[in-house]
Amino acid sequence: MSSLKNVADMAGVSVATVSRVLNSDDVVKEDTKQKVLAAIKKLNYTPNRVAQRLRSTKTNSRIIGLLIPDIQNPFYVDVIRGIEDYAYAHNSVVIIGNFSQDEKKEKLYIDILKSESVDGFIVAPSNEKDVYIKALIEDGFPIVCIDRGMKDVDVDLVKVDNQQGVFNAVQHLIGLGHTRIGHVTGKPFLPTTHERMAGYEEAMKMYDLEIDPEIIVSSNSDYDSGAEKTAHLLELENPPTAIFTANNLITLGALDTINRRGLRIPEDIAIVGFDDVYWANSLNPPLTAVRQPGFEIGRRSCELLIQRINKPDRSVASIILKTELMIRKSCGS
Amino acid sequence: MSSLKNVADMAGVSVATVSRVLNSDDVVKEDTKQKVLAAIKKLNYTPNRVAQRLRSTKTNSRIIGLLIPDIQNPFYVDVIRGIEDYAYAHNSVVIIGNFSQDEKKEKLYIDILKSESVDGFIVAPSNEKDVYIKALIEDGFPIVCIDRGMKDVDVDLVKVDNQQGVFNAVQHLIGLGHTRIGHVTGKPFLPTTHERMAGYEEAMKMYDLEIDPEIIVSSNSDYDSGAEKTAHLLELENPPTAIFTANNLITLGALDTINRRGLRIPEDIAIVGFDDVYWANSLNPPLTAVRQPGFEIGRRSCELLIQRINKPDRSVASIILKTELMIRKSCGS
DNA sequence: CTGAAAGCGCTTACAG
DNA sequence: CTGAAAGCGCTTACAG
Repeated sequence: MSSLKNVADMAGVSVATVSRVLNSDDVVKEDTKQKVLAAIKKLNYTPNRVAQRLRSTKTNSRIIGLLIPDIQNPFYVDVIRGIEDYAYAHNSVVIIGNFSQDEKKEKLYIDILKSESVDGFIVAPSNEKDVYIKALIEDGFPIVCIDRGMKDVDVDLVKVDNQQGVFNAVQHLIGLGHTRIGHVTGKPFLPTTHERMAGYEEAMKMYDLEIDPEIIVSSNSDYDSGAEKTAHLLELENPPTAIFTANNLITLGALDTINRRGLRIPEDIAIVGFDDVYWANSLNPPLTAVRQPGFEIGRRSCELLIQRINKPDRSVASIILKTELMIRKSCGS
Repeated sequence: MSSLKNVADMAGVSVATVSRVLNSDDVVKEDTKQKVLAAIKKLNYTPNRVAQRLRSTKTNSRIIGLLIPDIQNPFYVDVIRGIEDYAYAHNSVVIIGNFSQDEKKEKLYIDILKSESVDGFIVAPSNEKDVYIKALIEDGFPIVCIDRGMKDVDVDLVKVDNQQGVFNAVQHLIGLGHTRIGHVTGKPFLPTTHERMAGYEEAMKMYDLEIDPEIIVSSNSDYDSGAEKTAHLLELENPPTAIFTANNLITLGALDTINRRGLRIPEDIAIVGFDDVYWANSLNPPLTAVRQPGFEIGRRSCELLIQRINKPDRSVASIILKTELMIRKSCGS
């Protein structure tokens, strides 16, 4: 691959000049600019991004580090698509670190990404006081959080109104006549878990329904524990007639359990889940779900990050997106 | 972040010496080595990968470019996980380019990744004679293909025995008494489409069943066209009693159509799909499917790539993995 | 308006 | 066994 030097030689100018036209420094005389452009074209030259990155931070070919808790979760896939979409349109590129909820892996990725000189990070912190992320922020790295914020630290954040989303879902269930509504929550220490819980309680209270701790069970936010906790709920002496599941993995697990037991949805048990999936209509019956705009979350977070990189001292922003209740057939009609 | 120079100063040696202990060049005297190590530890030093990459190709912190046709396809998500898993364990990192079957985007990603000096590429070529990939191979870049090979070029490849996989699935259907078996194929120009077709034909012929072109329809390999083509099949005057769908997106689309029409699976229509998903048991009924070991495909491809990077002239390898028919409930019993 | 030169953080012949 | 120096491909003050 050809270098600046090659272009300079061919155009009969210095590398400095070539660099200037590349970075559209408009001091360059039109005439020489054309010569350089011609040489670039002829040599099919593209700047070496590694050298650019080593030299300076003021490029617009950014490299973005993405720390994702679980790439198998379709919600994060949507987020990734959104980030990638925005990054791509802005001449940037993303390195993915999928840390599988493993703090050690998270730490190592942070180190690697730092030494790759990423221009900034987009992360879903593994918990509210994630020390590694906190350190990153305090070190002044450009960061935006998605899905979950941080405690005691100001940081850009893009997420969804969880409480409102769950409120709508539970209200929907209540409107359909359910009064005993189970809740399989996510991991106890996640902010989203609390917010979703709050939405559940808000709805139950508003309609004067009993909040029975027996039918509120916390899961590990994954498929297996979703299946297991649902089984638990179903085996209760006085089981719920409807279940709210706090994320898509839990929902899928719950469906597994319900199918395995030959229960009919919604006749025997109704279900609404947090997180929609693009194949919700492929389920039988089609799943009613709280849709998070994952793609949009991704795009916005990437936009915020690039802003932050360009202007490190702009004030911290929180973007709260709305959810949408996708009413299909899993709750009755 | 501290640099080689800082370490050298603190240890009272030259940067060359520090570099040597970093790259475990064993000429360094044990004594000075210890001093350097101590300084490294004290300063919490990690080498700057960007500088390393600019300087030399003989590092073992690789950066791998991944060109993926569609990150929303769960099969590729598994592949990505496998790649990431192997890369992570080998001090390497992956940059994802999700080109969404768009050749222009594919081309641009290739250029970007080249100028990021990636050490090699893992790609699922958009077709057998993908010119950009071909050019890359001819330029001598380390490359391994996944899922689909290339025509007229020797290249490392890891994929699955598609024909055998489909043969098993169709044979299963036949064993259950089906004789009129529809087939929604993938995109016409993909190698996998042909191989899967061959498996279908092989099975039909072996059992002396009619291969009726009317019930073999080609789709665009995605959800929507899977839904649409299945509708077409179902509306035929003499519709099939069972359908084989050639990938997971098509399968999901087919399920959507079947549900929408209120048809029962497998009583009204049986279905087997290529590609398994981890939530197959969440479907109602649980889906019978041909499982590709996506994670394994990812791991092996990354292993192959790193081998190739280290030894550019080792002979070309093809790894063909086995599929597994996951018999659940969507075909009858 | 343009060039010569320093430097980003490394690695690696070349001397000694 | 160790250091001084060149160089990877760029950008950017500093002169002119």
